[in-house]
Amino acid sequence: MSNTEIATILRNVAAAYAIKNESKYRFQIIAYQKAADAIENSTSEVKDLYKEEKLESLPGVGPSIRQHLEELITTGKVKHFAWVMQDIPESVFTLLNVPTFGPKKSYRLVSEFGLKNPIAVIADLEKIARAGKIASLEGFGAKSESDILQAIQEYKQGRAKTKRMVLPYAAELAEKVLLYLKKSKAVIQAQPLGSLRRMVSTVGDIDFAVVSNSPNEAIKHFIAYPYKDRVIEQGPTTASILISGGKQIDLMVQSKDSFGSLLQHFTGSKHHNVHLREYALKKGLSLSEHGIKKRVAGGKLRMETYETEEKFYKALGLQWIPPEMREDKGEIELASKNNLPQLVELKDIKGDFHIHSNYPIEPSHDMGKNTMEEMLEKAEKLRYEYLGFSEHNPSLSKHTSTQIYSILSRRKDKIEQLNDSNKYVRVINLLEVDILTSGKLAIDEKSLATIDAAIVSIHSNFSMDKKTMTKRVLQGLSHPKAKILAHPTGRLLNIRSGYELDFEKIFDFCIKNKKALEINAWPTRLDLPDSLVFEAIKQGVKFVIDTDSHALWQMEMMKYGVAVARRGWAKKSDILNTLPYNELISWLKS
DNA sequence: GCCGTTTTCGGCCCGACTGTTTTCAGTCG
Repeated sequence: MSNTEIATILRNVAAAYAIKNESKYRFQIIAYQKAADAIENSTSEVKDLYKEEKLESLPGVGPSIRQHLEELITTGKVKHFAWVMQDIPESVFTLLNVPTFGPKKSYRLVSEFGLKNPIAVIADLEKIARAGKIASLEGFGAKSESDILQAIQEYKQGRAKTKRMVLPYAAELAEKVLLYLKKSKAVIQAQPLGSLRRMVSTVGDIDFAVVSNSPNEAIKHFIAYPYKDRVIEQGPTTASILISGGKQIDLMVQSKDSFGSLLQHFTGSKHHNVHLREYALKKGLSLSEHGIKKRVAGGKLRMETYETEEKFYKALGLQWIPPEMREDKGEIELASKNNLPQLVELKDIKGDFHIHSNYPIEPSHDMGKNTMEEMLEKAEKLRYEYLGFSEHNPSLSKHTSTQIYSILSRRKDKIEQLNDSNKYVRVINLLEVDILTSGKLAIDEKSLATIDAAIVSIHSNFSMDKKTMTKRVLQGLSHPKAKILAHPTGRLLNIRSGYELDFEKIFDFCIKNKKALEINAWPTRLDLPDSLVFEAIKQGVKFVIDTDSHALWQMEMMKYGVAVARRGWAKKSDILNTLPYNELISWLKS
């Protein structure tokens, strides 16, 4: 049973409690939702945590939910869950997947019309709505009926399951909307927030904060966005539209003097904000997007507004927290002690190791589009000190080992020539070498001797079990020339989830043997994922951030790799390609 | 049902918008 499936079960339990008696079970509902969130975001499989007796290390899992999870894993069902859900047809939980359907509405409609078939429930409800039978229900009306049809329509088009956008794509889309927003005189300032500002690897909705003295005008301009499909909602200070492709864009307007509070509120994350508000409550303060409410003499509440986020956090006795850290992982406590880490920045990066040129290496996988010279010129523009070429090793099926050696020797000469003629950027002779199914590297010792170091990676036979795959990777990484493990999970966002690895073992091995893991900035990779970077950094694993560029423009993607590192709380000292050339090369050749 | 830098008991974030109401329930973020 996957973490996602388990999280869904817990959310359904929460929904069942809400249907049974929302006020009575108010805190159970919150508890189950919290546990579901924690499981969904966990870097470890629940079944592994169970084996290691570490279920209660998940935030939000206590003695009670832990026991239920154990029962779920060992028997496949839970008596307590069955009790909570006993009078609720399964079809109710199906309906929860439809936008705008919560527990109450789903249960009401299922009961009212006897929709007991979980497979057909959505189609059945659609027929009923079309027949005009919903409008006459107490508490419903003609508008609710057409809204239900609309929601079902969008559900069928995949809005509920709409794939989240990869970060660089979302950033590009946000840029277009931003340009449009700024065309209005009513928009004094506009900024994308939410998961985009936190640089999460995938972005669902795009959120904007706007400063305006005439919110009405600003909202009117926003909902007139030419590429919108429809307006989802529109009020005096907020509005949401759906654009073609099913993406949602939310907008919130405040006056200038409250913009700091708005930025803070709308950047999230939800968990960070909830924790921050609980923290504030203990100081007698109440937070919102409008500002901070303080209790003053006479027991009255007074609202203080904040123009900047810095001032907002300061009013709570906190350091300003970088958006990438706002995930409720302990950042609030550190900020209260003035002890936040100094995160690595793009300007700290002194070079890129994972570069595929079009050098004729007859590679095992895809080749780059530009010459080594062109890529070096780009590196100079990026003010890099060094650049590592790391084409894929020559294809094994098409060459003998002697041929491979000869290709790599020629390449070595070429790189030496480049180093002689190039004034600004040092060239490092790397190679991306496949770790074969056996754990052996794809090229032999003689060929390996032609390069400074190898970036090793998995490009075949992904479906090995966790133990075997871990053994394979560790064997490949244990070769003295192998210094970096590239795109360690092999995931491709929205395409495949990657292979299974025992990262405890990998981290441990890297620390003991001075190996580095890669943060690969390729838009659909962003691999190692930030949550695992966070664990690795805590333990002292070193990283390199690479773009894996196959063309010049891709060398600009470094900022997304840096974002992953920052989300993992990496400091400059955790990232090896922030080192000056001499220190770097001595590590590579060590 | 979870949790602790004023608590192992007594708390638990805050507000916007919509539709159906005539003061609020449901959903969302």
